[in-house]
Amino acid sequence: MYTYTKERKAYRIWCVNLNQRDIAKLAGVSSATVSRVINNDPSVSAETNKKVSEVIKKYGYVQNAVARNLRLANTKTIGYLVPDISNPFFPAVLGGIERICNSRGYDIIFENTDEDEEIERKAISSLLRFRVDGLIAVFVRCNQADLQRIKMMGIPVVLLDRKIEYTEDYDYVGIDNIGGLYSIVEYLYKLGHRKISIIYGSQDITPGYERLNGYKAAMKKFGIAINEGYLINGDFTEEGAYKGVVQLFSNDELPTAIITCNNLMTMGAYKAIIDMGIKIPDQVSLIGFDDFDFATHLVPPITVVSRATSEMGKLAAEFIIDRIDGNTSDEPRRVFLPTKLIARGSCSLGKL
Amino acid sequence: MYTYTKERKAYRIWCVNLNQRDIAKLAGVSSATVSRVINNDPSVSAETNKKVSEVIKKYGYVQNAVARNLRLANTKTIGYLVPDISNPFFPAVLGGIERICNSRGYDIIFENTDEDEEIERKAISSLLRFRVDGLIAVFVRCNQADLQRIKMMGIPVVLLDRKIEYTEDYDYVGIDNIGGLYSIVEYLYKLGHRKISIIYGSQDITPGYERLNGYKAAMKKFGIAINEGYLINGDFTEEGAYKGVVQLFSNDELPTAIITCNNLMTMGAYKAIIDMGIKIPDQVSLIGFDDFDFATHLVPPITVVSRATSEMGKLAAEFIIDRIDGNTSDEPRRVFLPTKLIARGSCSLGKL
DNA sequence: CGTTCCTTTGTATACGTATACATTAATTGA
DNA sequence: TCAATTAATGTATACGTATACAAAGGAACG
Repeated sequence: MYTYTKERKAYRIWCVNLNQRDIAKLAGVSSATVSRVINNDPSVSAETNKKVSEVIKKYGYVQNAVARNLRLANTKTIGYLVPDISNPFFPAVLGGIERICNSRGYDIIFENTDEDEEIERKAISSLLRFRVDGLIAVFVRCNQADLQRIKMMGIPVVLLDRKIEYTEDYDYVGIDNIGGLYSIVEYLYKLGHRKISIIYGSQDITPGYERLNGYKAAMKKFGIAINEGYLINGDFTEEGAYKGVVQLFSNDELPTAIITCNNLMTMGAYKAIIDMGIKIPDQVSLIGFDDFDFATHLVPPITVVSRATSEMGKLAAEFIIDRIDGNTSDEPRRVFLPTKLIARGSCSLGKL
Repeated sequence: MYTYTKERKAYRIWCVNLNQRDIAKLAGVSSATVSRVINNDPSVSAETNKKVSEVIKKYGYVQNAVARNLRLANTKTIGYLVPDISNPFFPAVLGGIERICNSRGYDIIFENTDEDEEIERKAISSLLRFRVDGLIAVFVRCNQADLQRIKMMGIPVVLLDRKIEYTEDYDYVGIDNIGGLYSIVEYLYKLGHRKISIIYGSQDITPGYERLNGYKAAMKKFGIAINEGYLINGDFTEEGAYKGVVQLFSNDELPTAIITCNNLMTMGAYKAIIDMGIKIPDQVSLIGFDDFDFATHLVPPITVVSRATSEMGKLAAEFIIDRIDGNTSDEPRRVFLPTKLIARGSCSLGKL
């Protein structure tokens, strides 16, 4: 594999790629001058600049970012680590991240962990080896060892959506889950609902935990006793919610309203309700956390609490780039974006 | 910015990161030995291996992939270039790509072009500078200059979904659009429909072009004259399809069936039909290209032609990695996955 | 005309890695 | 017993870049 050539020594040839030395030779200048031209160094004379630029263009020279990154000790990349690409929330956030990164000259290295701790560790290792300049992460369960290592390497982290231990030490972009659930319960309460069920998600992650707790707190605030039978674990999945709703309706005491804690579960609950032949909103009201594309097209359109996903991505990207540039005080920046209740047609007056 | 220290010279310090030389010193061996341990070179003795491994672990050494990539002239990355991350098709494909890449040790650099040629050119440049080992691309309009440059650099390309000029020179993963439309028209024909309208997408890209042409070819095959008034440009968007359907129904001669050419347009058409108070499938039949989550739970459930999105990603990733490894003949591999008609409830017998 | 300063370009080098080649110690074989 | 072979490790170097420092030439100024 190690082959010497007369002019250039190569392990595996980068095909026909020219480097700055080649361009220098072709243009009759030194490689330093070529580098200066490429980096718009003002000390280069107009004449030289033109000469070199023409050679670069003529021969289609493409800068080698690998070497550049090694020399500069940065990579102009940020890592985006998500637990589940099939959840539309994450591509939506990616859209926002991408927009900011693109305008600031950063590229994105994408990692999906499939909610698996082992894969997550590998993904983090990979990102560290790559020397990403920053990391936007939705951790499954990032252990302290990994976190410590990231910190030691001086790589800034912005936590997204899910909180983890010591979240307060890091920049964070999330939403006001408690407030979101409060607005849902308030909305249902004012419509007259008292028998309010919630299909909640995994309690291991903060969105799951906070939303259920937000529900409980709001119920308490409005003086409604919590019926344990109305609390159903839907595991943040469509199937989980489907089964949960079927189970819910096998009980004697039926709820008049159902809250679902993410868009996948809203779909699952909707399907279950329709499949059981129950009418929304006449027989039961449905309200979901997270808006989704088809919510407006279902019959009836589904009332939801929405959050600004793309905005979350933009903020996270801005936070991380500010941190990379050192444009921030040491104090972690923590943002909790407000949610917004969008009333459509899936909630009706509850019987008092 | 250029600061010399006694032991190490650094431009900008990689924080506290140790390198192989540091580990070598700590373990009392040479840096070559450290490198050998890291790369599992069998020539290292068990004793040395253990000694070095312990130091690596103790000090949390993280390999620098930037330097490694420079030395090895590869990066173990592939670029994924898409025109519109907000279209659920692309994250769905990404899921498949990610799975294969993950198992084969490749990371993904993601680029979104927003259907903009200028952004696309920049994204391609960025990927080339990064020396991605391969590229999976859905080009907006990749010009020959860029394509030529990619080829010159020896970077293999797998085209996805959209074809471009000289597609036949590249590996390609797509679907059988012509066959998909044929099966739709055949299905409607056998139900007795003759007045068949199509809401088609952008003719600048092959999925738009081929689907419309597939419709025309199938219509001809079944001996149905094409009514120009039934051909509506819906621009592959929900709004476009909505307006298109409204326009369609402002004509005198109404169709008995409508074909939509992607899932967004299916939703738009559905909504328009519902909003106009027209009954599906009694007054008009609706059949869409591309399945989508809620197709089964609309009223009525929508009949569609589906394609295996995740499978497309897996195939593309396998193709590109095979190409990188040189495990393929020079002959381009071109796959057209079949589509599958899923009959639900949105098409009824047409009046003959 | 000599000194100083500025502009422009060149020379040399380090970033961290992997490995060819050199070297040493250990083992084998006749 | 000593040369030949093998095993294990060390030394030196190139990958392509950016830039500190050196150098050279010219302009400005007294």
